Amino acid sequence: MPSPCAACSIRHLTLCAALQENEVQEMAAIVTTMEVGAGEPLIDEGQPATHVFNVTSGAVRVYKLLIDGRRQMTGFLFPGDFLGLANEEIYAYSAEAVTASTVCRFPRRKVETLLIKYPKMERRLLGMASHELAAAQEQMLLLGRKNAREKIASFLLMLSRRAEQRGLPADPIFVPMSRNDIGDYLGLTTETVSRTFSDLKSKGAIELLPAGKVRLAQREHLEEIAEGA
Amino acid sequence: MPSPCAACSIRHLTLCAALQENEVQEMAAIVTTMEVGAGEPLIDEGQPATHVFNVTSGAVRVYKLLIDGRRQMTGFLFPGDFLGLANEEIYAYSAEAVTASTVCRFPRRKVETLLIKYPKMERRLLGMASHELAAAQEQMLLLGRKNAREKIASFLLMLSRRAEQRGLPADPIFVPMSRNDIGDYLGLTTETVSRTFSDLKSKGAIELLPAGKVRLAQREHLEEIAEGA
DNA sequence: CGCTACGTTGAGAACAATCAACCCCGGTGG
DNA sequence: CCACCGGGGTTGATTGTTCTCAACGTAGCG
Repeated sequence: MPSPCAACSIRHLTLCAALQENEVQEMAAIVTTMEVGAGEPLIDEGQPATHVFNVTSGAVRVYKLLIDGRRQMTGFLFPGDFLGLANEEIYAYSAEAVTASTVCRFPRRKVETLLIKYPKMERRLLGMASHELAAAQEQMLLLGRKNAREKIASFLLMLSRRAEQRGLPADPIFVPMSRNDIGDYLGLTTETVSRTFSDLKSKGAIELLPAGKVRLAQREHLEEIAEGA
Repeated sequence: MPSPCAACSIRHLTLCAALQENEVQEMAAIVTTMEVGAGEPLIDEGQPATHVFNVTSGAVRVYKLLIDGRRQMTGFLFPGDFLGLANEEIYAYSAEAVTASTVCRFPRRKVETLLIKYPKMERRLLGMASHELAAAQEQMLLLGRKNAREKIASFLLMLSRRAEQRGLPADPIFVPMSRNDIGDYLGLTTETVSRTFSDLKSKGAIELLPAGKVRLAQREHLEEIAEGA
């Protein structure tokens, strides 16, 4: 069987980018490629942290719950994004597929062994972690200090930038997640998300296209809104 | 001059814990010990990321601003906490002393050289970063989904746990930051923070002692509130 | 001894949540 | 084939938590 990694089209975005062709074989040797249906779980908070993942297609939501069911999305993952970094022996969050997705799954222990063997891989992971940390701080600013309009504008621009990084069109963006998912990411309710979309649409800032596509008709204006101007 | 690191009482909490006695000398060789007065800046968002820091006494606030001045604290740092991890060449946040503090300052480039020389140090840093990432996700849950009471209860318990980690009393905790700082950390206003403290006090959950000390009179109850029960 | 920064409390306003109705679409089964 | 069902989305009416504006108290400091 040929290695699935050799042909991996998003390797440059992933942890594996740190490795050379021959070294990637060592990752390929421990990988399992999985298909995950929409809504199916990848990780359950509180379970032993046995695996790490790389998303290769689709979209994944990562979240934490309060005991009464309130949910906070801590991130959406797209192809190339890494998942499963855990300091503790237990996952501190849950993850599910938003749409049908494929992921590479690696046993955590074996990855840790490779990290020790290849310090450049550990360096790459540290870079990814500090990038995520910066994103988390930006999200705290959003959650704590932005209003609904600013949150939605920031969210759309974030999706646009991430699509662009993956070589996808930056303008009519694909929004695969539900209004409820978006609300749980931005600290809003479904209704407020919907109303804010309608409001931005009526003001000509965005257009809602079929099949979950959104056109950023006035990107500059959205940037201003997002920054709190 | 004797190395300040040799006698460092909080080394076990810091990045330097990864190094052995003789190796710590290499950190000592590049360190500058600084005293920072209350309110004085350590890092300005947007400036070149030239240094990294270790807090050795006092307390530091880390924050981001919107252009109209709205502020979101992304963290409070206490002795042993690390600051300055930056993926980019520019700091993405600002930092100031809350109270008079001392910090160890290291040139970022030289630390990076040491990280390459000592992979165990890089590993330690990755561990610290993933710990911070988990804390950031917890804070997103707080900001996006908890109400004022739950936020304040969570905050007090967090201070208590962190004091305990440092060998300080877990119960009458010292709260060195102002109501305004706390509000900017929790996504609330000064007034709401003050009202919520008063409310918890009137219900017997906490006691406000002189000199910024707070007694967690009903810790169990606070835990329940913080979890959203 | 007054100034200023911080904290507290009150009254009213505002933004988002809640409760509710309705629409649309896709899937399913009679 | 079509009626039914359920999930997601939109919109409206009302409520409620937190913000805003304001006054006042207090403590530390020049």
